[in-house]
Amino acid sequence: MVSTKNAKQNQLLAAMPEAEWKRWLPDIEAVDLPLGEVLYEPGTTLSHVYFPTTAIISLLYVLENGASAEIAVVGKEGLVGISLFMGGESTPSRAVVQSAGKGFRLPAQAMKDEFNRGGAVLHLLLRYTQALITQMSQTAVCNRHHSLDQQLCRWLLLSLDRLEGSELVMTQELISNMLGVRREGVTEAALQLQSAGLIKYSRGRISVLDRPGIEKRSCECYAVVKNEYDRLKEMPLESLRGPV
Amino acid sequence: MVSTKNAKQNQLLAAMPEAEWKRWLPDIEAVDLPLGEVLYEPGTTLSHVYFPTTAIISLLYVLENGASAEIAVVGKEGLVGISLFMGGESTPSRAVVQSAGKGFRLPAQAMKDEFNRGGAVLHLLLRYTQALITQMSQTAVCNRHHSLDQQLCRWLLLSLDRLEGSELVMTQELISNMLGVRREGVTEAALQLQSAGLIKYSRGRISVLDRPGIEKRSCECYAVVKNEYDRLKEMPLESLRGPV
DNA sequence: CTTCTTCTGTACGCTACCGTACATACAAAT
DNA sequence: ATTTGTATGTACGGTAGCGTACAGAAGAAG
Repeated sequence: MVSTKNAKQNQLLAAMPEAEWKRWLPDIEAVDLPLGEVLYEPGTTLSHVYFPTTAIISLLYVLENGASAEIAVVGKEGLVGISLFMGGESTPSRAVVQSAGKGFRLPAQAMKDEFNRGGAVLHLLLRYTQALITQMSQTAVCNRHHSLDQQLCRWLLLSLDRLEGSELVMTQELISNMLGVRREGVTEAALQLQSAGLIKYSRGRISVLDRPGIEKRSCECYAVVKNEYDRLKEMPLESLRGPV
Repeated sequence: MVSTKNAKQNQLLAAMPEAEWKRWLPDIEAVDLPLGEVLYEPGTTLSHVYFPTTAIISLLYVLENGASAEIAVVGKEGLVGISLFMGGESTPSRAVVQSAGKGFRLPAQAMKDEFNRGGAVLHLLLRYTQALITQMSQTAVCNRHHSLDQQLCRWLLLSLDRLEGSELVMTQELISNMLGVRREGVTEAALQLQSAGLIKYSRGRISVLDRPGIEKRSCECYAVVKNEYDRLKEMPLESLRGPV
């Protein structure tokens, strides 16, 4: 049997009640998630849901003309593949590994079965989904109103929260794809951050030197999303049941 | 007892199985939704969920600096207040009546109770929620990559689909708030559409004269969202159960 | 009919970002 | 050490949309 001892690095798996967790054990499987791996394409039915532990997954849209934009990012706090239990089977988005690492996965049917039991897992997943919705919404507003510099900071912070340490492996080219902007724009913004002493980078490795400084330059969107994730994480799981 | 005979103009209510519908009847209530009415504010707990019939509701975010942007629009195809059954109780967004009309509402607790029964209603609502997520995501990408003209067309089409007839009551000022752009920008775009013979408007009344023409000028985002709504609407409700 | 308010049109300089093109620099491979 | 490929830096004209200011036009109110 494959080791699942790191599985609880994923916060959703960690939050699962023991009974449910035991039911999953036979089906759950550790996976390596190398940079660039595609977990699903638009319109395809998923075979598994993924629970990242050290990896980060980008949910992104690709337009007809090839332009793209990230709509949300998923790390150890969440899962990839909500459309499975939301009932749509597929979505028009694309899930790509943005930062290599590890994770766990569960076959689609096992996920659906557990979800349909209607217990704590259902509420846990839906609450996470709501947090994800917040992230997507905030991304929409951010795309409309904030500058590239602010968005880069927001993006760095979201990534940082999902990693150990303060270094990310990521070229400016890739960042530009996520943000949906020109690579040169990222270069300029990154140069400014570097000369302000906030980050240091070279050839695809970015070290964040002064996180509070980055937070100051970021737009409010980072904080809004973070607070909402935290709020939902801390809500008691029973709340949906209402006053008996 | 208040008449609920028009309630099934709302497509979610119409799609409900008869048994569930009968359980709701005592609690459901017709409401008038005048232009500008706020159904919920960021962070507040909802007392009801709303099922619009002839009204249109905008979900929008307001930033610290007062700038705003619409992240989704809800009409007779959906409901307002997903955070109630998603388990978060509140969201950071705001729901405002964008086009006056009627709808129905159900007290929060009745909604939760029914949802927790775990039957067809749960799946119906989650599937709708997934469609809503698609709309939000597509808005995010659209805000990033498409021109004001394209977005105005997309917005007109989304509104048109949720109304009877081809006229909408809406000042350019309000449209600019929804799109998160300058009012003058909307004026210019609208002028172009008018001189191309696609629309006609004056002082807050817009008539769409040539819908196919508008569709041609719209970005792909309208079609993507529409197709996804249609796809999800037509999926059998049982699908989530999987092969027995 | 006149006044007031709201809605729409026009103008103009400004800025952030785009598209394109090319130059430099680092690192791995031979 | 040289080559090759990838990552980053620079430059420059173009443009969509912004901020601001104000003017006309259509209804509403008196």
